[in-house]
Amino acid sequence: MSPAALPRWKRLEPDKRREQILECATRLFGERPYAEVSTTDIAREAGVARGLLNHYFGQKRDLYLKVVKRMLLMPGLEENVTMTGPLRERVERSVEWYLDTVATHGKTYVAVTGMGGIGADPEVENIIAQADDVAAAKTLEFLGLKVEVGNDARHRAMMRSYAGLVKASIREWIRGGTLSREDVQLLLSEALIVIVRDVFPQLAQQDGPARGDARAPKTGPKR
Amino acid sequence: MSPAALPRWKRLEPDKRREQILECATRLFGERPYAEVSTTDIAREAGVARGLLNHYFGQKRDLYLKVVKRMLLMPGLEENVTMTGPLRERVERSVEWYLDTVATHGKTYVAVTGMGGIGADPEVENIIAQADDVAAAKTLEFLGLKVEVGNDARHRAMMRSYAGLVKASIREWIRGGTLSREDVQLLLSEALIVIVRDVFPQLAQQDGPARGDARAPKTGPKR
DNA sequence: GTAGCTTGTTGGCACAGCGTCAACAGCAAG
DNA sequence: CTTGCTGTTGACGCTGTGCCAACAAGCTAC
Repeated sequence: MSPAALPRWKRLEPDKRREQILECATRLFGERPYAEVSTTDIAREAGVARGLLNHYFGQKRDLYLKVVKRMLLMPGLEENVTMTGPLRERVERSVEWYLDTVATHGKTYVAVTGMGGIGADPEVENIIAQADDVAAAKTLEFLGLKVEVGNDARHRAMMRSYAGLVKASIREWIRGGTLSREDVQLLLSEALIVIVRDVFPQLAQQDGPARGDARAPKTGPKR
Repeated sequence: MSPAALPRWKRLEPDKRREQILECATRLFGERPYAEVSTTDIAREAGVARGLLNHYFGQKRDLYLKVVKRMLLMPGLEENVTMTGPLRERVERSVEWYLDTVATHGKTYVAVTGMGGIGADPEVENIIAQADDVAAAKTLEFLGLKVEVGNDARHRAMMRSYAGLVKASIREWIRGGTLSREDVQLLLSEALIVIVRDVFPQLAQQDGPARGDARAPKTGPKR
């Protein structure tokens, strides 16, 4: 009667299928925390057998890893922004740019970067730290402070700490709305200026002496 | 031969048993992330049947909740510290005090507050946020800035954001040692000063005009 | 000392989630 | 249509968790 038998499932080329699964996984991981999203859920969402996830991504953790990677490293930040003017203005433009990129991801960003993800996994932490470093480098590049001094590790650590402030404040902004975008912008700008002054005391003079007084109680040349 | 039969297990009163289990659970949750610690492990560590955990604490998540509560709300911070002197000194003493208390907990603190714990659980987040608020209030009290203005929610949100910076930097200090205690101290002090100046612009004058110049580009009276 | 009772404690059952793997089936080539 | 490659499925075993009836430690009464 009916024409033979219409296929029960569609055969996709690996890249397409992988992308489709990643899509669904990203959405679900953005809605619920890691533990609350079962591989069965992802498979059902993608209209696919559960075993296929393991076939393409191995462990569930690996799939999550791919999601985080794709989330944090994808933004096309190849924009050409003027990085001139006094330090304060450059910082404010930099922060503004970052908030814009975050705003596009919204809840998923919060879920992934915050505690919403898998807990204390070394690899995941590594990815996030790496993403923080990338964002930090981008920010410093914006500031025109892309220096390569000896204690680079300390600078990265400082910027990762700053990233903690960034995430926390963005969290307050995106989720509860307990902070406005302006609040976040102000907070992050001021904090970043402070860090730049402390981490790169030798460049503080760029801002001119009219802004701040003699700072750097530990690393400063004076005192 | 042997005197009758010596009991296979000891009968403890509930409070004692509960405390003992909490002890073991705290230690294990400090060593490994939430998902890596099985209730069987905790039970074995406490020399107790696994079912007893559920009897006393219900779900595994509830046990973790108790651990977090006990960890974050216990420190006896009833010390009487002088809160006099200029703003900068008060801030530095405050930060120093906090770092001391954290140092006593060490790795467990990092594991609990960071991503090491359960992910994005509303209750857990609530506990942590509450603990952050407590710490924030204590800090502000140290600073002598225990104000009760109308926009208290905004202040708390600001301090929770600051707590993000605190945790991240402490993380760098405790774990990898990528930051020294002096680095953390400096970073947190400077940042806290900035926040205080932004959140409580009306109190900035306490520090005297000799320190900084006109700030608060958004909320300041000038400009 | 011993019988009885209270209740802290145990061990096994059922269930859900994950990883693995052999078998199946879409679909393009001959 | 037949063949073969390989994307895909479904079931199996394992681990971890929540639950609960049965058990026994230790106090009390006699």
